[in-house]
Amino acid sequence: MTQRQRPPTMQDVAERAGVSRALVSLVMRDAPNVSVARRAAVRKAAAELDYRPNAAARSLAERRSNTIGVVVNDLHNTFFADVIDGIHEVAMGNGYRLLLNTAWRTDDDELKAIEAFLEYRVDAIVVLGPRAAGEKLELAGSSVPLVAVGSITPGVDVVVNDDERGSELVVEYLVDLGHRRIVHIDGGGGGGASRRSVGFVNAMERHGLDPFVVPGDFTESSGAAAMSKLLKAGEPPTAVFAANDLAAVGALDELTKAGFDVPGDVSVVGYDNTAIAALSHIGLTTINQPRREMGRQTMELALDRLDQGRKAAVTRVVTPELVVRRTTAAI
Amino acid sequence: MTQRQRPPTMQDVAERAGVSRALVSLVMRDAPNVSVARRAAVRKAAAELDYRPNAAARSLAERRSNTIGVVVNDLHNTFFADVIDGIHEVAMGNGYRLLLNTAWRTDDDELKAIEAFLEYRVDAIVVLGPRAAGEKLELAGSSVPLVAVGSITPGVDVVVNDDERGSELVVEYLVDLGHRRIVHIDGGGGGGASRRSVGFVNAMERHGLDPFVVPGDFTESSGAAAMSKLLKAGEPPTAVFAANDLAAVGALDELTKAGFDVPGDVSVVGYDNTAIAALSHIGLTTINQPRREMGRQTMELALDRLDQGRKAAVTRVVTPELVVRRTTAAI
DNA sequence: CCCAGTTGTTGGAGCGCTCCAAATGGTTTA
DNA sequence: TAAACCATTTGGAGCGCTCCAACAACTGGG
Repeated sequence: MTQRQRPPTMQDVAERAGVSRALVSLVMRDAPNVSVARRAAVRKAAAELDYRPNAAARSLAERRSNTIGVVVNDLHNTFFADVIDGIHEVAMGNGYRLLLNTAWRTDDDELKAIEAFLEYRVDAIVVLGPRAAGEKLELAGSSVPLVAVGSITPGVDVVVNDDERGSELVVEYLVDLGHRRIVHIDGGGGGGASRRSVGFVNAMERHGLDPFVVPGDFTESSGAAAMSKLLKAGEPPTAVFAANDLAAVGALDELTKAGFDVPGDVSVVGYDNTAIAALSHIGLTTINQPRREMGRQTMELALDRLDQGRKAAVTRVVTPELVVRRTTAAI
Repeated sequence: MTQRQRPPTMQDVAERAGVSRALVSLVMRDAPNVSVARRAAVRKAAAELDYRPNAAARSLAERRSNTIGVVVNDLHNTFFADVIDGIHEVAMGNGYRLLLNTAWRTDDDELKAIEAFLEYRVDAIVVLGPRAAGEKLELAGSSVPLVAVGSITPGVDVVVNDDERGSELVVEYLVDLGHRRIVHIDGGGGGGASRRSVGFVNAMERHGLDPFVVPGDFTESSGAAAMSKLLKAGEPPTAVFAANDLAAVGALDELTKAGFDVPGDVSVVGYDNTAIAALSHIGLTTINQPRREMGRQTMELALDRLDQGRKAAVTRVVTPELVVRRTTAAI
């Protein structure tokens, strides 16, 4: 078993460059007031030794890590990839680096991931699609800025899209196309599901239409099941609005199988504008959330607490927009 | 601007519990030979103070971080989510925690992410879908165990599926179905693309068939473009094997638009068994890579270097399998 | 009843870095 | 020519933890 050699330290660089440890520290941090000659000598020595500052020692001494911890609840959900791009953009611009941690769709994992970040003493924590109860997050948020994205979580900073407005956009669009019998397949207890449902009901009633909602749970199979039940129940709706794209695809599939033409006979709309919706083979009309922008705002909220010392929890609501593709048509 | 209060340290816990700092350390690490009474007293004090060990201080003192750094090249690609599950499973079982970092599909980001992990002094690094040149990775791998997943990278440990075998499975299956005119839409320079192509050519020749390959690049649009060109060129193939699922869906779409029935007129096969392939609306026949297993093996390679001190680079090849869905049929 | 052997507990050194007060040395000013 | 000033440089004291040698308090055997 070979002994892995100890990585070089600041001391090693200092000796090789013939200066003090403190001077090396100054150079590594690009501090001013270091003579050009010394700076060059230190850089040279560092390069020759392949020196790399020890992040642990640095955080310990600085008493801050300059990193933001991001808890990604579901790596399979690409929704968050764009959000992370936005977070990354702003974080980098402010001298922070990102560290991610996954949770496997359970409260417990999520809290464990947060716990790990607290041990690392990250400067702020972002939870994408939180599952854990608000109080738990709020507790964690008491020792470090914490922002939740995608689900409204009391007691902490939140960034979400306006689900009610999204549903409203869908209803208005469908009504404009002449649809009257519109059904909503809801998302059960999933994030934002209830607000999408409420938005649907309100918008329908505002138009004097009957808001028919059938249960679902954000999965393809639930969308298919709901559609199948709907078709069996007699006179089918002329438009179906599913709580997310996956359920919409399930419904779409069921309609096709039953011999209906989409959008000729029935229009179908989803929510989230995932990659699936964009597949030209599917071309699903859906609602887009400005994910990257959500990421930016998330980071802004964190920076706001970090730099301005804001204490009160804030909620930022971004505006969704309709993306028309090929599963919707006038009646 | 409110002053965030300093988190409690081991010293604080020690004072509150009326013991020494060292004893608290022993309790936190679940060391044996600590009396039941003291252990309880320390745990109580720690809980009351909401004490959390400082990971930076710990890594510094232990001279190891007990964490594995995972570089995820493309968060949008869910392929790696399952791999990470496998890595996580083995890592947890061996007392390591995971930390992720994203790279945005460029060499530079990837190397920066690796660099960051080196500064954190992670115990091992895993690169999912490496882009950077082998020498660079090899260099990084000289100071810490490094495993590459998905692309063959000289000089470092690698876990990949047997792409040639995967292509062979496809050809054999299609030939068994009676197909003779089979076209491969390749993946350009993407990971594994060339081996898939080679496997296709070899298998076709073994069957005495003419291996026709058209260029592509792993995207939906390239699949559509290739298919469109193929259709214009006259007598269409009876089967199309695309280098990945996305390209296969592009081809599928183009065929449908052109009025061909899939699988009645033409069979289509993809590669990777992504979530898209599994959508019942698509039901793409494809090749599955045992992703979770790949994750496990990845971690095993890392542990092998960590615990056994292995130095020579090793490549682990896992076996792909055919997943038959509804885009293929006998001719 | 003493010494060896256990089991439990402790202070101190040290991990690699930053920060600070103080030292250095060259220049300018009175 | 001495004093005052400036830009640089430096040693030392931590940051919060682990590890180790040493110590304390018991136990049991001869």
